[in-house]
Amino acid sequence: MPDNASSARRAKAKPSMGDVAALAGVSSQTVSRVSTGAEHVRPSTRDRVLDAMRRLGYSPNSAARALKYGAFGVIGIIAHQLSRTGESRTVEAVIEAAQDEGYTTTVVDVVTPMSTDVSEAAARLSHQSIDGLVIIRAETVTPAMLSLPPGLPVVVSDSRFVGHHPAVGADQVNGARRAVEHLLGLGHRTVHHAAGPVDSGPAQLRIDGWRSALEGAGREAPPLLRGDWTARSGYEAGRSIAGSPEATAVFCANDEMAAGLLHALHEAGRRVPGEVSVVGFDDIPLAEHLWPPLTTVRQDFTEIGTRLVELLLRQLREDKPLQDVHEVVPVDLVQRASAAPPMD
Amino acid sequence: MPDNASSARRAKAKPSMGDVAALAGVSSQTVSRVSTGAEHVRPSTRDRVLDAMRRLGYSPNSAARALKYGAFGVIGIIAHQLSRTGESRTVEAVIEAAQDEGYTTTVVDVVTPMSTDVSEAAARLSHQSIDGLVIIRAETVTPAMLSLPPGLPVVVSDSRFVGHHPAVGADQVNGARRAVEHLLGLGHRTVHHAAGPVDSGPAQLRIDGWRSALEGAGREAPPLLRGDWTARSGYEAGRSIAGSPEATAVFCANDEMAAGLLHALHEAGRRVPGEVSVVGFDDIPLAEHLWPPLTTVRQDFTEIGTRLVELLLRQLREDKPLQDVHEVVPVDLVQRASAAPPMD
DNA sequence: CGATTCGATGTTTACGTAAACATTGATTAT
DNA sequence: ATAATCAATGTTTACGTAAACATCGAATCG
Repeated sequence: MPDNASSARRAKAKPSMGDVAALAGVSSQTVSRVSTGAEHVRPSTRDRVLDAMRRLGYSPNSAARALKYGAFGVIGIIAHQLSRTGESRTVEAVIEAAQDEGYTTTVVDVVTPMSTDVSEAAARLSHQSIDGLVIIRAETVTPAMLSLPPGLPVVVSDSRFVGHHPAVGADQVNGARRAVEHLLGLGHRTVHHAAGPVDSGPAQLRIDGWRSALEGAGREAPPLLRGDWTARSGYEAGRSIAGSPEATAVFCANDEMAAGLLHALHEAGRRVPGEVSVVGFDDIPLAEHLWPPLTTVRQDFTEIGTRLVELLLRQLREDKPLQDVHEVVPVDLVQRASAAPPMD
Repeated sequence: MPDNASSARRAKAKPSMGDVAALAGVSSQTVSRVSTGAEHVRPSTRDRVLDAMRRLGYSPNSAARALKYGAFGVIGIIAHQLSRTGESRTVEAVIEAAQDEGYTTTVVDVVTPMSTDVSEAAARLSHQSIDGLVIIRAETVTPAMLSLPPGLPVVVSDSRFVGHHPAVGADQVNGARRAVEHLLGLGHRTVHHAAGPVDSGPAQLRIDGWRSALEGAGREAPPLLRGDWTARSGYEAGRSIAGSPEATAVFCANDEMAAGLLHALHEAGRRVPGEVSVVGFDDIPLAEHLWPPLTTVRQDFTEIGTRLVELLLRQLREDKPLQDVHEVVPVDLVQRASAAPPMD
C-alpha cells in the first residue's frame, strides 16, 4: 500500500460523472449511457455530454467500474527475470495478446526465485485484484508455496505447476532431441550438453531430450555441464569443453549460454564449427548475428503468449477450472553456421 | 472493455468483508481494521478474523479500496517494444522500483510506434485508471499526439517529451563522445557511425555526441550509416564498412547493431579489432560474450528506472507538476577487446 | 381520437471498503 | 466512590458507476 494513499486528498479532484452531468444539464445516468455507448440517447444530448466531458477532462473511474462489474479487465503476470530474452519475449506476447482481448496487464517481477519473493508477489497480486493470472517460468516454486486466491483462473508456462494448472509450453523435449539428432546426423560421435539450472523445469526437459536422443542412437551421454542460463555460465562450460579435445559437439540449453560458450572456444583458439559444433535453444534475435551464426532451436514465443491468454480467457468466460490441459507448441530447428560435420 | 464483463455473474462470488465478519461474529468494520492493520483490535478478535479470512479465502477487493482512497497504487508504463534489450531492462527496473514503493505496474506495449497506437495506449491507460505514467522511449510520438488526462503525473525516459515532462535519461551525448574519443585516442584517423533511426531522440543525441567529438578533434565526420537499432541493420552497415578499406573504426548506436556489424565484418574476412575497431552502446549482457568481446558504453538502466519512479512519486506526493526537471544519468565506457589501435 | 408503444431521460440502489462518528464497558485518577 | 478516560467494537455514510426500475412525452395504431 503506497504511503501516499492518504495524499489522495489532492485538490484537483478528478471530475466525476456528476460534474459532467451538472455541466451538461443532464442526469449522471445519461452521462453513464454516453460513456458506455448505451442506446437511447438523443444525438444532441450525446454531443452536449461529450462536450462537457472534454471540457472537464473527464475520464471514467475504473475503480468504480471494476467495483460495479465485479471484474477488473486486468490479467496478472508473474515473471522471474523480465529482462532475460526468453521471459521478455513471452511477457511481451502475453501483454499483446491480452491487449487484443481488451485486457490490461499487471506485471510482477520476481527478482530472486526464492519462495518468499514469489509468495509475496502472489500476495501482491491477489490484493491488487486481477481477473486471472499468468505464471511464466516460476521455476523454483511449487504450487504449495503459493497461496493463490481460490477460484482465480491461472495458466502457466513451462513450470512445475504443470499438472496443477493449465499449461502452455514449447516442445522442449523434442527441440532438444532434434538438436542432438542434427549433430549426430552430421557425424559427431556424441554430443555434450551445457545445461540450465537444476531447479528449472524446462532445463530438465532439455536434458531429458538430449539424453533420450543419445540413448536412441546408442551413444553414451558425456557428463553434464551444469549452467544457469547466463552467458557467463556458458562461458565456463566452454572453457571446460575447450580443454577436452574429444568434445566435438555441444548442445546448449539456451542461446545466451551458447554465446558464452562460443566466446570461450574462440578465446581458446578452437575453431567453430571446424573443431567444435554448437547448437543453441530459443533463437533470440542475436543468434543469427553471433559468430558463427548460431544453429538453434526456435521457440515461438508469440504463439505461446497467445495461447496462454486464450486458455486463461476460456477459464474466465466459461468459469470452469479446465483441468489437465497442457498444450505443447512445436519447435523448429533453424540451421545456420555453428554446426557442421566434425573434421577428422 | 472485456466482452466477458457481464460474465462477472459467476457463481463463486468472492467473499467480502461482510462474509468474513459474519463468520467471525464481528462487524465488517472490525474486519477492515484487521485487514488494514489498524489499532484497537483485541488479539483474540484479530485471530478469529484472520482465521475466518483464511477459511473463506478472503482477499480485499482492490477496486473498492481504490474507489475509497481515490488512488490506485498503480503506475502505468508505456513502452515501445518490450522485448528489446534496452526497453526490457528499463521496464524491469521501473517495475522493481515501483514494487519497492508499494506500487503495482501496468504495462502497455506499443507494437508500432505509430501515433494512433500510442494514443490508443494512452487512452487505454487513462481509462484504466492509474496514479502516474512512465513513458519509455516513445520515440516517434510528440506530446501533442497524446491526450493525456490533465493532472496525471508523467515522467519520461529519453524521448521527445523532454521539456514537456520531467525526464530521466542516460548521458547519451557524453557516452557517444567518449566512445569516439576512445577510438580517436587509440590512433584512428576518424570514426564511422552506424546510427539509430531518424525518429529517435536518443539516436539523434548519440549522433550529436559522435559529431561533436569528431569536430572537437578537428576530424571530418564520414557519412552516416543509418540503421534502426536492429542487429540486421547493423549487419547491413557492416557490409558497407567491409567494402570501405579506409574505415578503421566504427561507433555503433547500440550493441545489437554492433553485433550485426561484427557479423558482417567476420563474414567479409575483416579482422576485428585488427582491421576495424568497433564500439557499441548499452552494454547488454551479451556484449561481453560477443566475439571479440565488445567495448561499449554502459547505461545504468537500474538507476534510470529508480529515478523515474522517484520523480513520479515526488509529483504524486507533492502534487505539483515538477516542471523542467531533466536528470542525466552518467554513463561508463567499458573497454573490452573490440577496439584497438589501427594497424598500419 | 383515445389507447398503446417506445424512445429519452431521471431516480434509486448496490457494488466492497474504510473514515468518521457513536456506543459500550472497563480501568484509572481524584 | 464517581467521574474521566480510553480501548474495543458497532453503525452510518460516501467513494463513482451502471443496472434496474420509474416517468414522461411523442409517435403509432386501430
